[in-house]
Amino acid sequence: MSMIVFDGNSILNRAFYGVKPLTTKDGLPTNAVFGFVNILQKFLSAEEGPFTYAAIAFDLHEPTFRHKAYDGYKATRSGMPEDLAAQLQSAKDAARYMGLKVLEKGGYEADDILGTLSRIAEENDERCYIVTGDRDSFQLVTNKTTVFLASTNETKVYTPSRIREEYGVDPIRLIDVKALMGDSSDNIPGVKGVGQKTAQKLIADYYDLNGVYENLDKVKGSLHDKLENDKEMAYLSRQLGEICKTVPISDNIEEYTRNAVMREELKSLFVKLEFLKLIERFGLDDEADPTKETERVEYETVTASELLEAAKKDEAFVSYDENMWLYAAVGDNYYTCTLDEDVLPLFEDDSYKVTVMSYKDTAHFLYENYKAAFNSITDDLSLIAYVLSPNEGGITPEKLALTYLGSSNADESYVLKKLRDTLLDEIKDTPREKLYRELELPLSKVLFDMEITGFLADEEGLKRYSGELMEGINEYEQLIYGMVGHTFNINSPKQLGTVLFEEMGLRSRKKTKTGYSTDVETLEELADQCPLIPLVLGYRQLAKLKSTYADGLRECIDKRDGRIHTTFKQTLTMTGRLSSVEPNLQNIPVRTEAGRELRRFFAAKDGYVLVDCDYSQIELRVLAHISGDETLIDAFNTGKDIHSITASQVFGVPEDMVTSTLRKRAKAVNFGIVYGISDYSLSRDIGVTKREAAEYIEGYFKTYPKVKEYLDKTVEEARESGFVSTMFGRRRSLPELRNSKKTIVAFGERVAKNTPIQGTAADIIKYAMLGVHRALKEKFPSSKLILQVHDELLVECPEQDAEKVAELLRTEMENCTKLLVPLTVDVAVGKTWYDAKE
DNA sequence: CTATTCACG
DNA sequence: ACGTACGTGAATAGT
Repeated sequence: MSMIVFDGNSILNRAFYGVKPLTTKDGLPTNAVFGFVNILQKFLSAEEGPFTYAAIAFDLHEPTFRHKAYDGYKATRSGMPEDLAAQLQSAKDAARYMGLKVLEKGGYEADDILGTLSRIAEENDERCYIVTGDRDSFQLVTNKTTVFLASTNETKVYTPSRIREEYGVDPIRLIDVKALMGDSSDNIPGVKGVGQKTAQKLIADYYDLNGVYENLDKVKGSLHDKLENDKEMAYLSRQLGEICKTVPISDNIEEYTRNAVMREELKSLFVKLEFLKLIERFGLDDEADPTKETERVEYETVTASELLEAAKKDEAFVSYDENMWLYAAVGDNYYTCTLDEDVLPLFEDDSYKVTVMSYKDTAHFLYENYKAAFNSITDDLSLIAYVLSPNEGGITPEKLALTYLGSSNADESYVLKKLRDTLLDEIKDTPREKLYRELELPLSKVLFDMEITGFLADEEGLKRYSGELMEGINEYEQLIYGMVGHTFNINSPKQLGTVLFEEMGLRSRKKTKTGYSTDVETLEELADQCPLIPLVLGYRQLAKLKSTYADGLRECIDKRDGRIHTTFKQTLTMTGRLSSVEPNLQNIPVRTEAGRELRRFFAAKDGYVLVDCDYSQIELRVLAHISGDETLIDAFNTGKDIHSITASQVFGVPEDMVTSTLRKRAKAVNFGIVYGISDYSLSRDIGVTKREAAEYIEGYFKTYPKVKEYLDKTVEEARESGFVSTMFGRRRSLPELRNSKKTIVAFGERVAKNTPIQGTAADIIKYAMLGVHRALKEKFPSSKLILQVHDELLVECPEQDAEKVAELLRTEMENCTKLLVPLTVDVAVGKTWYDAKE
């Protein structure tokens, strides 16, 4: 039987500074609550427990009796950091949900409440444990009251003997020590010129403050004078420093009885704060909740034909596991059966209606195991959820259940059945409904086909090239080691930093969190100061090409067909783009010759060629369209090089006088505009002064005034509505714009400018993919779409069809939507990807 | 598991 | 005064 009392503010403070910054996706800071909750939990489950009584004390903003006694009290203290204040309420809620009595009392500090509770505990013959982040409450330590000094990493236990060891006085005498030495953090004055050591010695010698002053004549020298001068201050300080044990709160110990954990509330708080791991650790999943008989689904085991019979009449919400069990919610029933050939008609026969978490994943599963097709797809919940909110990150049934059903542990079929209509209703009669049904859902079938088809890779070629790269790497290595005088790991930024910036004595301004920055930008600035730099850069380039590409890609070649099958993630990016993984085929080198060489190893199969078709300046064209800026629209309508025209118009020179430097600058401005430009970044990018960069931007907006109007309007509307949209209605919400930190807001503003542009371009090429896929299937069924790289499509087609397929691609891509400017593409044909690029 | 670096649009 | 372009994925080193 015992009581545990927490010092809320000090623990929260410790947690705030002890846990590295952490926010939710919306930018809500959460690190302090995270550390706070962990500390509380650690003690609540400590071996000293179980605790009968549990409370937590917080300070209020109002002045306390100490302020009345002394104007200067805590005057030097600045307010809480904004990011910490923002977490205070969550911390209090968490504590309450964890079963603690939350106490705060106007006119008193948390320490006084701790003191009062420890007195109450002792009077009731209960042991008292105080958990705090600072040393102020050490004076409360007795044989019955122990203080735990807690931080995020370690805990120190303070008993009377420990206090005597550390301070040389009894715990209660710390009041007198503090009276003499003062406390700078609380602005308690004490005696000027008396520090901790002197104060401890005086109290050890004369027992307490009265003792010191009764024996003042025994104290000699300047110390005597100091004590005499500040006697009043010393007594005032004692008054300020002594914890009050008579705060007017209930004396009835039963008031502080520890309560049961409020599971639901605690869980929804953790969901809000995105503490998904804590939900697990706290056992807040429904499965772990003995009190909650969740809507746990009872599956009836049936035969395949029984399942098919049921599914004939009603749509099925289907999931499966690795053990080849199939689960289906049909009507009001839940069935399970083994996933074998007998049940395949459910998927292959399109007269069934099947909703799954992910069409593409399921289709792969069926294809891998049974070479079966998935034709009965009705709805794909991950795509609905993605169209509804692309910000949420990884979409899993667990997360959806948690968000919409308040449980992370529901069965997948149950989640599908419960949420399909709920989520669809949210986009009903909005452009996003079309986006889902007419774009993303059909696209997922196209992506599945592309993934299955794969891209033929030349394993031998990659191996050979890897060897060549190895030779180059070895040469660089030898040269570098020779120049440095010893070997080291060039791949380690840490070791490289030591070599360059300590051994070689180079200086650079850029640093990273952990040490010297050694990225290209930094190194290139130093290139002329040290012959080692170009070697390092050369080494880096080859090392990257070898490990990530030559070797990395080779490992991804499917032995069965010699092809690389990437996976396109359709619900990952916040803008609507696809992403490509295992391997990423959307970042195969092209900008340097050594890198571009890799594309020689991506080829068309025998008798086939690759047709590569990429949109020209799609993002700038989208910008011209949605801004409606006539000058920019006209510029595109001339069909000439857009960067040159921009240079001519912005810098006011005739088109034939545009130098390559001017064009380069204009190009950087064009890119910058799309990203939500700043003068600083532009200046850094093109190597002009910030002032010049600002002039360029101003010039750009003067030339294309409606672009500026549009960008400003977009940000303004996003501020009001909380989201931005693409031309096709895809949305991205922007909680950043309502953040208190201006860097976050600035980021939100750039995102607001960029997302409609990048996202619209993404929508457009997705529509193009549907058209291309459909047209190829109809007219050139042996031609296959094999890759998408954001503004580029690659098709593998029979040699003899190349020209017609190229024309088909061009037509589909250029005409998949109508803009105020022409959408144009560049087409090239070749045996390898290298050759299929003009 | 995080930080750094570098590949792409 | 301050921090700075948008969107991605993979390899590596080192805690």
